[in-house]
Amino acid sequence: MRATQLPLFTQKEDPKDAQVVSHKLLTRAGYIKKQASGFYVFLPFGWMVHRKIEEIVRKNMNKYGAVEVHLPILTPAELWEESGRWNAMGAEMMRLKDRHAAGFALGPTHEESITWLAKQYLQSYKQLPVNYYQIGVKYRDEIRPRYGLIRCREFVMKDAYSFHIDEKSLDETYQKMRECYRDIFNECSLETLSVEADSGAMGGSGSEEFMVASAIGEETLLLCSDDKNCGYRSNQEKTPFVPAENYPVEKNEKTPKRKDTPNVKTVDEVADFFKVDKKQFIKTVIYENSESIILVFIPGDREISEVKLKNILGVAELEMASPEAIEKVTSAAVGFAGPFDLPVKENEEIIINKNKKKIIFLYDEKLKGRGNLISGGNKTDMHYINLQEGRDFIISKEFIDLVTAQDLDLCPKCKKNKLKGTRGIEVGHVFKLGKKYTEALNVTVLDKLGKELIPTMGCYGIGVGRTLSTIVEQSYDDKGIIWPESVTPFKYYLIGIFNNDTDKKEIEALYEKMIANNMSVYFDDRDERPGIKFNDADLTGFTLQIVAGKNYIKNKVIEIKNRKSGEKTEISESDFLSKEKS
RNA sequence: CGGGAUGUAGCGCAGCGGUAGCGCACCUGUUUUGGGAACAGGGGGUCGCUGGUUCAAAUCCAGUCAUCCCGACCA
Repeated sequence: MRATQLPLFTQKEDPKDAQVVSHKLLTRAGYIKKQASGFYVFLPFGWMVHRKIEEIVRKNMNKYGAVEVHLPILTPAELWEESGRWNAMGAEMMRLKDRHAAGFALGPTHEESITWLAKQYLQSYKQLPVNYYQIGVKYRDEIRPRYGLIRCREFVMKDAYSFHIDEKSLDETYQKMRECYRDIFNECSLETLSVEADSGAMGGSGSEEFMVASAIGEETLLLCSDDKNCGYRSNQEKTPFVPAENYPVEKNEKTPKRKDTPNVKTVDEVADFFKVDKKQFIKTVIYENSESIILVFIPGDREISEVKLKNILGVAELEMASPEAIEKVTSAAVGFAGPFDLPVKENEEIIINKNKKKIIFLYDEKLKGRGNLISGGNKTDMHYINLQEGRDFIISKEFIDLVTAQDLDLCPKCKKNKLKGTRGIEVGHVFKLGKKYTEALNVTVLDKLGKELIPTMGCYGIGVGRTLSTIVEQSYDDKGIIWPESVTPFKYYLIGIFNNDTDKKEIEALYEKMIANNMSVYFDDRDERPGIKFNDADLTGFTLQIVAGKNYIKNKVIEIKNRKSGEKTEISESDFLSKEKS
């Protein structure tokens, strides 16, 4: 391809709305262009890279036995209603109506769709296992799109869904997909970390994310500092909390006492007021959903993990309780709740805004057996001191972990070494879905004995655009992008240096020979000064640059520059053409 | 959804009551040509949109839309 056919869209200045390197460089080098918040045009080079990544994904998926299909992007509401996700997906799902007022959603994911398909065709155990995948557009109305392609509202995802007769079969495919993903990211020259993850709103068990370590990552990962022997890695959402120092178990004789604490609300203020460690405080956080009001009690020095909380409750949606609800449940203003002397009892039903809601208490296990605790007084501007677990409040459910683990906590696997925190961008996810969707949509197959059974599912996703931009995040310099050969738009950027038509014709002949040789080459045949071409070649970042100038005209010698190493080699045209012949 | 900021030429910005500008990019010509050329000439904007104030609005006021940042769970 020639520059005069496929023009460059490079620019010198960073777009003002870009924050991260990949967004800036991909825009400056003319790969992508934002059309609206979270929506991007892929320009010719950008689409070439995108297609190459898709091909790598497709090749490997096929290699590992998956089969490609295409599902409609616009999905009917009934499917979502059957799975219960029409409501559960919330505002993230983009919805619309057709002319008959029938509801549709622009698919944010396709579990329902594929399960529907499975129901149409799967009847016998002989057809299983099967792994369907597609590479298609997804829509998610993100609260805040950002970082260019890393978090946008329309994006291409490879999503695969497997169906199995039993756990064993599911695990086999799951392990294959993990290998497949490793192959895919290796082929893209993308360094990834795989971490244990939560399976989130999708439900299910067994879940691993493929992460690219990056300061701009939106996920926090916790890794065991002994990577060699232990090697534990997980998403912070999922990491069990093992404190480096145990919380003191003690008994106090003194009885609870209410103290005046005007304007002392936050844990820090309370700890300061009573001159005690934050660990001695019971933090009370009150949540609410359509059925219940949930009072959560955890040690004052830590944060609640909403993911763990949702999993324990088995719900997808949870909100902080409204001030009205809090006042009703604690008879105090927001900020003074505690487990002792509450006006409500566990499992009691109360009416809030005409809705009946059940009261649920959840205590973190780290409060078990502890004394000399302080909590809110369930009265505005008051706190209780001298609280004792087992006497003033009782933890009946054992081993509930509600705390977010963090940097420097103990590794939950080896329980010897400390965890180390790092940020990551999720580019792939594999997980065991279970029977949630096959049950909801009533999918059954007959087993060997002619008995009906519900297949279990696995689910495997890769964000293509996100993979593309994380490659750039990992591979650039102050001049521009540096593409690995596997995804570069063209392998060679041919810089023609000429100042008359005769010389230009010579270089054109070189280009024609390369094309005849089946080489992937982009010929910068513009009538521009050399400096412009060198800079555009660096910015666009094709793997190898070929300079054909005076030395070529005179001696038929070309110069090859490796974009990554900067290394230059000179080689005669004939050697080059014969050596590089594909 | 709450707080903040910004909308002026393709891109990046200045102007902030009285003729709409600069740099880059673009077009023409001449000289140049191995790391973003010089000179000369030229094209391009209902100043986000709507309404108001004023003799006069890019500029002041109100509303609205869009974009970006921070937060939206740690009481």
